[in-house]
Amino acid sequence: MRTHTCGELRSRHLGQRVTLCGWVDTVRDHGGVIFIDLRDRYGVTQVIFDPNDSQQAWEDSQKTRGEYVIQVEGVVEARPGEMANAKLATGEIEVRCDTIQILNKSKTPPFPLDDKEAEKVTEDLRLTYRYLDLRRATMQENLRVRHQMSQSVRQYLDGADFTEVETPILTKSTPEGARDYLVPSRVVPGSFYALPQAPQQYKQLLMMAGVDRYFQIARCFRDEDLRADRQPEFTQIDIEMSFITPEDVYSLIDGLIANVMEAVGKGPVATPIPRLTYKDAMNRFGSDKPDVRFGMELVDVSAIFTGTDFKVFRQVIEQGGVVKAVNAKTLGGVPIRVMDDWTAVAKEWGLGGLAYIRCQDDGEWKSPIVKFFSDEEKAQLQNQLDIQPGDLVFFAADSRSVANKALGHLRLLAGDMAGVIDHSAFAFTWVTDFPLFEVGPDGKPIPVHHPFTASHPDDIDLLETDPGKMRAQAYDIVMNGVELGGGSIRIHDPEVQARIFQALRIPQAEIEDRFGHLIRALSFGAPPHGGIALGFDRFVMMVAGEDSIRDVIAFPKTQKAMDLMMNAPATVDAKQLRDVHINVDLVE
RNA sequence: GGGGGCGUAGCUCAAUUGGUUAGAGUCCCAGACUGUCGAUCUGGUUGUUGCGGGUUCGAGUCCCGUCGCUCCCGCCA
Repeated sequence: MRTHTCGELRSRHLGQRVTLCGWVDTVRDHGGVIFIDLRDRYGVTQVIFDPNDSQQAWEDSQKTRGEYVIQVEGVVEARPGEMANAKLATGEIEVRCDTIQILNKSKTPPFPLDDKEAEKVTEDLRLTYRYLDLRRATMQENLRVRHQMSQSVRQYLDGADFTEVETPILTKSTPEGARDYLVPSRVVPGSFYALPQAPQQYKQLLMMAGVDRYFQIARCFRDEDLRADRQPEFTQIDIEMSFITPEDVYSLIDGLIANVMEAVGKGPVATPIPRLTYKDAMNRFGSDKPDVRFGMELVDVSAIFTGTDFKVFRQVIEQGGVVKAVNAKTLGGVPIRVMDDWTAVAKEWGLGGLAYIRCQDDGEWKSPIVKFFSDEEKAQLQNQLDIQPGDLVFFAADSRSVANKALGHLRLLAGDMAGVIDHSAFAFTWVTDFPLFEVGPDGKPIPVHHPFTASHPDDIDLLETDPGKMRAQAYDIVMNGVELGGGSIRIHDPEVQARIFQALRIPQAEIEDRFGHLIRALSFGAPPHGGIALGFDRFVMMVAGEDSIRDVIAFPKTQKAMDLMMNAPATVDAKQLRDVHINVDLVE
């Protein structure tokens, strides 16, 4: 139907007779000559109708409206001198048309499809008419970026000798972890499949099957509440390898990321990607997903204040807590109102309050607390935090974990306000040596990652004595302060796996029921193995510069997990329910 | 489950302490115009103020409930 797309004509096509198809983007009717911007996913080309060329085509062109689908035929011409449009890739030419066919009319769209206007439109309207929203250039571009990234992942992993294997979507519920999406069985009344939260057990079983290097761009399902970076169905780059150490994972993923970023024109990425231990990440950045695009690191100033006259600090230290501080460079002039907001944030994260010093341009410290500091303490603070005129220093005095967490959040606010975050930068970091367990209030260990994670080889005998101290062979990859993915070396010894389940206080019968197949598989010569999964939607989101993964998913769900376009979920026929042996009884 | 924000014309928004007939831009419709590219000019149409109830002489505005969208906490092994 067409000889060219709307994005490809240039001066080298001058004089050629061409046929274009596309959507009417805008019409500019001058009474005589009519200009139409014709759009397809490749670009926009100006086509022109003149009554002197064809009375009929000119008249028909007047009938077009926005989003009409047309086919036009004409000759590529140079635009006269100053009429060239530098904003368009095709701006040096136009197509003088003598033929037009209206292939389809369009109702007036419910919202403007112009990129700048559409971004202000309420999102539910965009989602209801998603097929219109996707016509926009930025959405088209996002779909392209996503495609390029998945292609690049496949090409890279294929080159590294990986086999792509599909795993079941209808599988078994695993009560740990997130809530499952359930699918009733027709042939086994009263039984349910679960949609996979991740292909975790399948990929380990593939290692036991001798696949050696597996990957999948896998859809995963978790029935939990949504966020800007969380959907109930999402996509992971899922990877598993045999006979490896964490180093093998790091170097593989370093290469994968560098390759993908290069493929979308966001490279180069310096490799190896730097590493932080979990402990350092928490102590220096107050987060297990540190944003390393800027400094403002947390500094432990407890030593300065041991035995201080300032009661608040002294008591915390005496009780085994810490005093930590952040120098938010250049923010000394922030209004009190901001500090009130930040104090509220600090309280949300568990601090009693937020102490701070605003160092004025003349060097004077304005602060409700410095009057309690000795000259010696002030001098040491100045020295350790490098306090200069115009700086803002804020403090957290609490247990190490609360202080870290709270300052970690405040650090991000400060970095944002100071404008020191380079939003065009992509900063990756590995976080390594995660703890294996958190210890619950009842002393019960809870896996930080999942119960198949191998401990550090030196730590296994702490399992029965001090599980909270055990280090895992687990790692996360972090991008601009967002957790991009994580993984671990898995347990391949069935006896160790059984010991872990026991430590988790899972009853024997339950272990057999839920994990019997896995322990059995381990007992038939399971190779040492491990892997990682990367959140593909988040990765694309950040590369595309979007704030929500909904903008890089073709048909996303709302916060209530609804598809506004298809109107899903929905009720079904009574017969369908009978087939799957479901009796709906809505409770209050 | 909890906290915040939003909901007025197709779209984006305005509407004073609760006060007359709810406005603007844009879109849309009609007309004019032969070089525009956010075309321009003239004229015109468009309202269950999300929905339901209440207070009041009078509610877009206040109160209660409810629905939807969104951000966050919880949750997400």
